[in-house]
Amino acid sequence: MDRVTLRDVAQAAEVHVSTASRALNEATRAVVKPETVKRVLEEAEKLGYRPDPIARGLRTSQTLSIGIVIPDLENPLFGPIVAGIEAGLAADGYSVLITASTSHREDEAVRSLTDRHVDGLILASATLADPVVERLAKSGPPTVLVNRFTENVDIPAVIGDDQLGIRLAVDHLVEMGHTNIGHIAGPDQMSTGIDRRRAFEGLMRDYGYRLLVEGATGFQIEPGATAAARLLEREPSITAIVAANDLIGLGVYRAVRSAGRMVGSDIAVTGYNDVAMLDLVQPAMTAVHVAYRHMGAKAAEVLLAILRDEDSPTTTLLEPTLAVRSSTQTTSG
Amino acid sequence: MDRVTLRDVAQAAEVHVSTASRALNEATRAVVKPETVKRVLEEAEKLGYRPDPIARGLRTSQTLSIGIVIPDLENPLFGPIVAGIEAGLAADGYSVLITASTSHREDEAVRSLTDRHVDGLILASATLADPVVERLAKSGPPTVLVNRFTENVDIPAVIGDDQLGIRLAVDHLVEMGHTNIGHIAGPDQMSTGIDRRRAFEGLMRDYGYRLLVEGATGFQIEPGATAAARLLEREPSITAIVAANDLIGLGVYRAVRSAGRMVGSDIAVTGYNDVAMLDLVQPAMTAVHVAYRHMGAKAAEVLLAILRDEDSPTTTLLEPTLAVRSSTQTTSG
DNA sequence: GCGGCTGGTGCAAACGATTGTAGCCCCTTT
DNA sequence: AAAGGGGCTACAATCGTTTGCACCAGCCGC
Repeated sequence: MDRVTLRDVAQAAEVHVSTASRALNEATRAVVKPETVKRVLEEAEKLGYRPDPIARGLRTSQTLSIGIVIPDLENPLFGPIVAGIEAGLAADGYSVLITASTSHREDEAVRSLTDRHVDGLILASATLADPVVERLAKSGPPTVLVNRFTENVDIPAVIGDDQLGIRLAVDHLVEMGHTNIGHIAGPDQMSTGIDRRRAFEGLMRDYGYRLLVEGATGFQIEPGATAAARLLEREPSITAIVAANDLIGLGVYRAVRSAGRMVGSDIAVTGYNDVAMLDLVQPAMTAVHVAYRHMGAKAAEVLLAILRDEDSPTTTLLEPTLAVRSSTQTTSG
Repeated sequence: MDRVTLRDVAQAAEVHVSTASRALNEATRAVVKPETVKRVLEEAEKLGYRPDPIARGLRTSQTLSIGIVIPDLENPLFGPIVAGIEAGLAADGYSVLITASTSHREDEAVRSLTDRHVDGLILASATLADPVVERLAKSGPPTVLVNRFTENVDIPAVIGDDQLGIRLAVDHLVEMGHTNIGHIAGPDQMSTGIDRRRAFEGLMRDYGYRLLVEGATGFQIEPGATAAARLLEREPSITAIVAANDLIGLGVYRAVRSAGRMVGSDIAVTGYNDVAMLDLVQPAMTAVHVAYRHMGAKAAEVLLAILRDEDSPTTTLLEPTLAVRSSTQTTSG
């Protein structure tokens, strides 16, 4: 089953390959006689012709493929993001080249993609000050950041509204009567870390509450637990903790228990992201819910708009919601 | 920053492009004078030359890319699998083209990949009787199945040893004194459904226990819960349930509670796969643990072996382990 | 009746690499 | 001294498309 080439179609339709090419091509179809177009299309259909993206790419330097860089594919966050991107692009015929910046360094990941002439790039791996992103902004294919963004760079980003998200969590806790509210922040190198921290700080100022913050060295359970332990020791009067993400929140659970106190009744805890099964841990964790699949789809949409030369917003903020569960209810545990 | 082409290197080194090509190419390097090789390599280095995979692919019809088809990227199973594949291939310079067979049909997903001349294919989407896989076996690029396999087809597969996995679960339950053991099976269309069911049936025969099985219509919580409810009503004497996967197991949790009984003390439950956070649900679920990242890496390895023309096993069975947790301990809940 | 325009098609040169073959030079051998 | 051969390099075709340009016939207008 050898590949059917444009030449085959042209021969079958008894025209020159250039004519066949024009007939097949939406944009140039107008210049060839309708009758000829019909004949070519029929033969192409009959033979099952499918244009070779490689050959076309060589000539046009467009590959109908876009590259995406994910920092850590094992993180359950990124599955839905990739799914959203893939679905958003598939409709327009784009394929997805994926690289994880764990197996390469980020710049190698990007280079391996640009080497392959991707038409666009979606990065989920951006850090706050990211030389790779800066270079891409100057020269490189159209790029969209997703989930995280980079400061002082003119590249569109599709991210969650962290300020709103933190406000949802804090307001909920305040409503439940808490005034000594702590925050376990994520790493400062990522916008999701620093933005949530700043949002929290701003709200505490507004409410006139004391600022009780500890930074975790990573967005995982372990760092969350140690940071929370520090905070709980330093400020035993705390009654609620806003965690920078779900895993840190689970770390907080652990620290709270180590301190001989109870999650929910003694100390309310909120997570962020609302990953799967967070409603099944004990107690079910209240969390800011981010629609990651939608975020991916939106990023695809923005990138497609750029590729079509439409203008598009430089930043898209997605509104999170709050999933209230028992970790912030005083009732039982 | 225009692309540095082979011609640029050739000019700089004052040789013909064909000579430059041979000098750059490991395999053909021998035929060109060492001194010339040195000069070409130096210029290539200096100019930052990177061969264009597109152009090379057109000529050699090898693209150094492999395609992977995932049924559902949002399923937390597949993140680690993809991560493993990606890491395994990256070392050899291969890139990963990923498509989800949710946005296309499976055959479209495969076709979009073969159109792009992928050198190989890894399918996580195979069903027991899968026409797409059968077609691929006859004519198509080298293909490896991962996680699931297709019957009566000569394509290597890297899968977990479901028979061993189920045995680990059942033996553990028997050891704990259970004799009335039920099974909630997954869909029969997938090898992971039918194989676990058959393994379970075989063990019950061997032990001489009664066969208590209900099939769930899907690998999710809902179908698991309804199937488990049926089983519990039909056979109230049951004291343990082996679920075909974790989510079905969580469905079993729900059904057990709806029946007014307790998971762990009244009814022991085991899951399968051991997804993240399964140790944090209440009670922590005993589960057969499958190393999905390793499975992905192994699939990559097998595919690379085929691409290098080494012979490779037709089926690779990965040994699961059992993570024992409180859902099978009678002690507390 | 001739020049020019226009609609339709073919020609050929790209895109950037790989690779079979031809050719050159120089050395060896008879 | 001529022929042969080995080492090295250049030439040119090729992969499948796209696309600027030339070409040609027919038609219109003057």
